[in-house]
Amino acid sequence: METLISLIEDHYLFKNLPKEIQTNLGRSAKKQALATQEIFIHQGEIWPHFFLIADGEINLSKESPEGRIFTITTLKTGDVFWGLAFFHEGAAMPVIVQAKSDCEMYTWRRDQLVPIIKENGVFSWNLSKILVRRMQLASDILDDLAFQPVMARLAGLLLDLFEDSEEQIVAREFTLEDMAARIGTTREMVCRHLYRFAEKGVIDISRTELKIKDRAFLKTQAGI
Amino acid sequence: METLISLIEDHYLFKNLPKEIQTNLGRSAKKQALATQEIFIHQGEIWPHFFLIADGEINLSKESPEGRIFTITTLKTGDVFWGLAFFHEGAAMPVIVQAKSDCEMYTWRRDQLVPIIKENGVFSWNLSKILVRRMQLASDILDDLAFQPVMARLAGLLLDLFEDSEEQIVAREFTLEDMAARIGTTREMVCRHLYRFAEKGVIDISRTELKIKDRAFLKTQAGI
DNA sequence: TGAATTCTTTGACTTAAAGCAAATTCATCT
DNA sequence: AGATGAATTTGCTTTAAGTCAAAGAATTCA
Repeated sequence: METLISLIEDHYLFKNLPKEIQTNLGRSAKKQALATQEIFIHQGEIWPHFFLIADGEINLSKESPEGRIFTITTLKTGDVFWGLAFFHEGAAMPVIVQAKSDCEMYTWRRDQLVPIIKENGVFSWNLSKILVRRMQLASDILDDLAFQPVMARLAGLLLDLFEDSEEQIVAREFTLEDMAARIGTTREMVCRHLYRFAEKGVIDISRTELKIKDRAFLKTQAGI
Repeated sequence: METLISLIEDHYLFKNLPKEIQTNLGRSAKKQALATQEIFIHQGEIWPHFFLIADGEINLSKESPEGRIFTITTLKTGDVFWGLAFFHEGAAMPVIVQAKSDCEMYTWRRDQLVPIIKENGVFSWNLSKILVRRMQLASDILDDLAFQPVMARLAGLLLDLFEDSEEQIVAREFTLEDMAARIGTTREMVCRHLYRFAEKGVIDISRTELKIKDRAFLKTQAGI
């Protein structure tokens, strides 16, 4: 297990800061553990902090008034995120932040971090770059939702989830529900389209396992 | 007509910079005029610059491979925007930037602005805050697209477009096509739902004019 | 092991949205 | 003023997506 200070020293965002400030940040961070499925920040909450994931995975999702879930992305070890109120006083969280696995987090308060940001242009430039990357992500999701039918979105998701399994049978480690949440549809739709792909010979599928046979086809479908 | 330098001095983003840098920025900006409908930056283009709108309105839209348009927002006088490549080398524009009216723009190159950003923490903190606002916008659009049916999205759009016309008959200054592009649907759908609202007594509508009669109803519909 | 629970899979049905085409009205331009 | 073109409106048709319900595995837990 890495220590916080070594995480900070190697981190894209923090590594250019003076040693002394890094040490300072290491001390002021609040450590927090999360159990699988535990909700870290609720949608609508006003949360003026910034966090770094030291270990584990975190889902960012949106929940509709009727309880439908749309999962935007999964943050991994080393990723950072924030409450909107960290930037804009009183702004509410537009997403739920929920542990996908057991997690270890470090958080900083607004008043601990903002002065450092304002003092260190390079730091905040890098922060801006991270913000822009997240915007790109949102932009891509928007593209899909606005222009692509469920089948195309599912094709893209399959490529995403099983990107490293080349011609291998792998366990289906995501439930239909999980997959549906990632492309904004229902589990039944996902199931149907999976079997439609199987009919075409694009994938092999059983109740518990899956093999991607024709990546090229999926890419065409997904519009990549 | 305001001069560039007075625009800079009063601008949320630039006003805290030292006078000397402001002057510098005023000199290094490249002025550019746009005619209505003129495309300023194409989707997919690599455009490593930053711009400020001195006069006029600019649409940010997405275009699908089949030519469908989705308009994300309209930027107005005083707003700033950028190419993704301003932040990340080689990154392509995820949107079309197109003049909605005649416009006057000032642009800066990456190498003119980035050093200033890195030197001035407060400046780049404010830039981050703008980025976060834009992310909030994207997040809201995503909510709508993922969870709301066309009728709800249209209700929200009406409130947006005619927010200042209280109980007044106003000219329909947006075409069905424009409105459809803003909520990700077709002109026929917009037309139908408008008349459905009219049947319910929520709006009065003729081919050329429109009156909002029941804002509260629209708000409920839109989920606000 | 066996019972309970959670997932997956399918069929039948409903609904929202989109596509196509034609008629109508409005705006614009000599 | 009359003609041209653009935008609106509406009916009809098709399609994609979602809902509901039920049956059939897998998994978990006592």
